[in-house]
Amino acid sequence: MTSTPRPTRGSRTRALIVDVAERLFAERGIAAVSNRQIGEAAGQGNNSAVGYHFGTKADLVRAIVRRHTEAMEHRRAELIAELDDSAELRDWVGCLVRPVTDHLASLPAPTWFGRFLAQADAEPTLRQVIIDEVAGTPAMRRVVEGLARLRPHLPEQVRLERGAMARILIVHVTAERESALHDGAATPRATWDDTARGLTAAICGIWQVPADAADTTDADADDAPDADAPRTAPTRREGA
Amino acid sequence: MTSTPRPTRGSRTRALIVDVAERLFAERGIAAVSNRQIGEAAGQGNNSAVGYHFGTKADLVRAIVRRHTEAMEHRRAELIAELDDSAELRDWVGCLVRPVTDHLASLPAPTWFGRFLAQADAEPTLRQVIIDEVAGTPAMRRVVEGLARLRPHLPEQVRLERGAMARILIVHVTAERESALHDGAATPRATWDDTARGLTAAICGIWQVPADAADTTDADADDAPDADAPRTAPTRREGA
DNA sequence: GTCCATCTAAAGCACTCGACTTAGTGAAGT
DNA sequence: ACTTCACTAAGTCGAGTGCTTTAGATGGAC
Repeated sequence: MTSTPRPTRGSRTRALIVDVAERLFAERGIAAVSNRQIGEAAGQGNNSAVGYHFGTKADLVRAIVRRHTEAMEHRRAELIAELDDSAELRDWVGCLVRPVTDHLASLPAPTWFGRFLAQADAEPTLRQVIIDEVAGTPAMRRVVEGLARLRPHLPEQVRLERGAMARILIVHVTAERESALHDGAATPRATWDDTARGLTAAICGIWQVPADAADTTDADADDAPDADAPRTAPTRREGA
Repeated sequence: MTSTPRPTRGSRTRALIVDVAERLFAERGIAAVSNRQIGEAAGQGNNSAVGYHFGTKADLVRAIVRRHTEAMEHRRAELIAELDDSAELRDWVGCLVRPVTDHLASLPAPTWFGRFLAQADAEPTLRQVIIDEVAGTPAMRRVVEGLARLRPHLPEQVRLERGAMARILIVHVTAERESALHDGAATPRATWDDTARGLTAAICGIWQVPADAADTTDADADDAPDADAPRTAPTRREGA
């Protein structure tokens, strides 16, 4: 437990900035929010408070993620510990899904972390930051191994593909639900718990597909067989 | 066929702007690219060429999408026409997946449309534009009806949820593959055709999950049972 | 109680932004 | 040949940006 030694003035400001930045990033997108706006929204008269406490914007993003990873990693380790030898696919997939949904449910409403993750996923460089921070943890590696052990006959490529699909689904389904919650719009699921059930079921469905049904032809062929097809649709005038 | 009547000077410029904008949006994100940058990259000395030809940025996004929708819609109608009464789940799901992957395969490499779609998906307002343009077409509605007919026992909520999951997977899996292609990185699939196979198999897996396995408890309960849990992780200093 | 590193406030700088104005170009229509 | 009008070039404007500097405030260590 890295217990906070003493909440100095600076650490409180940093926490405030992280809070505000997470919200603004989730709402407007990461690239669209300036450090100035974050500083102002955090009540910092200072122009460059963000630049002072965090170096680059990527560092700020990392700080935002880190505030959440510990709780999720802890929950993931818990779920893994509950598994016994009879653990089946559903249980292991739950170790992917539940840490996220449970964490979102545990945060004070309204939450922003779901949409923030989706936004960070849009920027390729930041996506790597997220993957490193969230998916590179020890518990996460154990889950990946567990899934591989349950599906030993799947080619490595297919396992990677399905892992990526699971990640995409978890990130964007939770983000869309969080967004709908915030807008007061209809959601397919009533609670985060139900959302976890739906996500787990879907990801199980993906992993249950037999290998040959999704088999690659393993062709060395490169892409784009007819690469010079003209772009037919005429560009219509749009403006006033 | 809306045959181009005469490629005037303006229409050529517009097409060029649309080209350049699609690329820049895909690379850097939509909010991060200014109209100025697009105009300059398109060789327009004019500051506000983009503003002149297209009104707002949303209009430009719509124009970019429209250049692709016709081909995809046509392909989707083709695929539907090939279906007979014996059509099963895999065939209908193919009508979701193939129009996108086939279209990407038909474009001259490198393509940008996949990443562009993913970027547009990040901005909530633009996502609605995309959904309206791509998912609101006649052929698309027929596919949704076809899927519903094959899974009549699924609650409407679950059908909506799985439709959203299919959309998310198609958009982001193709975007990540396109991105990897562009970076020369490894891809789980060798060709767009293989990608379509993998996507179709996964989405079929999702739709094959029985309803009760993903059933909602249908609770009226609102969210966040313990909404005031503290955010435990201490914010560590990041900067230099 | 004093000291001093840490943190915040405030202002300046060169730059880019969208929106707008004005002038100029060139091809189609007559 | 001339007019017309859609289009392009070029520049201006205030607002906003990241980055840097300087001065002042805060609060824990001694």
